[in-house]
Amino acid sequence: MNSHKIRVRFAPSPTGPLHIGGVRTALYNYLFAKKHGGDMLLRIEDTDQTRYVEGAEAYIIESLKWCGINYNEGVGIDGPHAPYRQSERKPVYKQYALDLIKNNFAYYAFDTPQELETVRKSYEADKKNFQYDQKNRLQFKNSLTLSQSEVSFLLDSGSPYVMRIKIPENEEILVNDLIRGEVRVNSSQLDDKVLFKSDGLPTYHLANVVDDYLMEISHVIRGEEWLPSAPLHVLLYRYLGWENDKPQFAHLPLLLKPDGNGKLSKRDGDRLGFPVFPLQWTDPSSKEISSGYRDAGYLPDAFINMLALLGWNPGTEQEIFSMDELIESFSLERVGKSGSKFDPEKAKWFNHQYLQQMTDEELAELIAPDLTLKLIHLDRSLLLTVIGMVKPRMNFVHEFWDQASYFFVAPSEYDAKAVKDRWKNDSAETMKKVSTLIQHSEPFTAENTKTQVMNFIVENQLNTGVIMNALRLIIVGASKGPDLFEIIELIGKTETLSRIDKGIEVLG
RNA sequence: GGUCCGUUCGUCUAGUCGGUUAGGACGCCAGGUUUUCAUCCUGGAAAUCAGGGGUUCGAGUCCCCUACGGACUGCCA
Repeated sequence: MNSHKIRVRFAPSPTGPLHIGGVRTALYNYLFAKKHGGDMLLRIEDTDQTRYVEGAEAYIIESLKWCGINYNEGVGIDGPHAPYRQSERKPVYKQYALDLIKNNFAYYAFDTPQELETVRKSYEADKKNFQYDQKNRLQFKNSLTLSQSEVSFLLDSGSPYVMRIKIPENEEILVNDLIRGEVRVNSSQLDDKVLFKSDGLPTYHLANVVDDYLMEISHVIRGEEWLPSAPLHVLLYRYLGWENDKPQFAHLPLLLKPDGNGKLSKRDGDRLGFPVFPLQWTDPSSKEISSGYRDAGYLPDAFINMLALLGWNPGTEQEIFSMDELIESFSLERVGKSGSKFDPEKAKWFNHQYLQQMTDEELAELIAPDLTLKLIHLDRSLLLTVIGMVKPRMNFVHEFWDQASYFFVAPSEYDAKAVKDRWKNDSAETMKKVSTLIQHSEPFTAENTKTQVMNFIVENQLNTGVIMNALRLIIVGASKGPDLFEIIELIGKTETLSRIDKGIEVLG
C-alpha cells in the first residue's frame, strides 16, 4: 500500500434497486472501515450505458442513508478522488489500456459482436463452450494476427475495436482471500477478457482495478460472484505495475433464497411475501412496485442488526448490536464461508426487540401522525400511557392501531371466535348487573372498579374468567389487550356503560 | 460441459490449538404467570456434524475420494 490507511469502497452498478445482499456488502465494508479508523467510499460503476436505470443511483444513496451506512467519500460527498461516477471518469481509463498494449499484455481486437456470436453458436451446437483465449486468439481478427499496417489502417479509419487482455499460458495465479485463504487458478482456464469496449468505456474489470488503485483502496470486500474473476484482476495489477499496491481481497458468501437454493434475486421478495429491498422501489418502465423494509415498518437498526448476523458472528452469544457495537466487534475473520438463507421470522423478532427498547416517547413520535390521519386527537400523556400498555404486543409501529384502537373508538364488530368462546347464554344477564356496579363505582378508578367487580363475583360465586372475558369482549371487541380495568378507567364511565349496553344489545 | 467456492438442528450459527453430554438464537411444542392476547419465565423435541475412506489412543475439527449445492463462464456488473 502507498499508505497504511484502510480504505474500502462500495461500488454498485445503478441498474436497479440495491437488494439486501448489496446492502450487506456495503455494511461489511462500512464496519470494516470504521473498525480500523479508515474510510469508506461510494463509487458508482456505470460503464454500461445500456443498463442505466433512472433513479437507481438516488435509490442507492437513500438506502445507505436510511441504514446509517455513512460513507465518507464518493458520489454525493466530495472527496480528493472525485469524480466517483465511472461514466465521468471516462478519460482516465484509456491510457492504462494503451499502456497494457504497449507492453504486450493486451491487444486490439476487431471482431464484431455478430461474428463472435456466430462462433459462439457453432460451439454451442457442438455442446462446447466458447471462450476467446490463448488457444484460439490467432484465429480471430486482432492485432496479433493482422499486420501492423493493417491494424493502423483499421484504427485510423475509425473501425470499431476492443482491447483484450492477453492471458499468459499455463501460469499459476494466486489470489489471497481474507475469507477463503489461498485460491489458485491456472491461467490457461482464463479467457482474454475485453478490457476496453468499442464504445470508448472500460469494462468492469479494467475500471475497477484502475479506480481501486487511483483511489488508494486497501481492501476489496465484495460478493462471492466476483471470485472467479479475481485472478484476472490480480493479473491486471501485475501488468499495470501495481503489484505492490494491490488491495487485499475478501469475497463474501452469498445470500440465498429462503426456499430452495440459489442466489437471492430481485424477484424473490414479493413472491415469498417479504421484502428483498431496503426501500420500496417503483420500476420506472414497468411501474411495478417492489416492497422495502423501511416501508414494511422495519426499524433501520433492527434491519442492520439482522443483516450483520447473516454471514458474520461475534463469537459470543450477544445478538443485539447497535451500529457502534457492530463496528467494535466486527472482523472479516469471523465472516463465514457458506451462503446463508435469510429468515423473515427472525427479522420480525429483531424488530420486536428494537421496538421494545424504544421509549414510549420515541414511539409516540412515530405513532402520532397515523392517529392524526385517523382524526384521533388525544393528549400526549394519554397516548404515552396507552403505548406503555400495548408495546409488548407490538412487532411493528403500524401494529399499534390494531392493538389499541379500542382505547379511542368503540369496537365496531366482535371477533367471531371470541364470541363463540366467551359469550355464554347468561352473559347478557350478568353484564347488566356489572353495568349497574360500574355505574355506581366512585371514584371511577381501575382499582376501585376492580374491587367492586371482584366482590360481585365472589358474592355470587361466579367464575372470574367467564365474567372478565365476556366484559372484555364487549369493551375491546376481542380477546386481547392489557388489564381490563385499566382500559375501563381510561375510556371513562360513560363510554364503558355505552359499550356494555351495545354489547348486550348486539350479542344478546 | 469447464473453472472456482461451499456443506454442523427447519433456519441463522458456536465449535478457528484434534479429547464437548456438539452450545446459543429464531421458529415449533408443552407447562407456568395473567381476566384474554401478547410479553415474560421454565422445560422439550430438533444436527449419526453431506457420505465414504484414511492419519491418530482419540476427528465436526487434519488428509483423500465421492455426492450434492452454488457462483462464474458477455464489448453486464
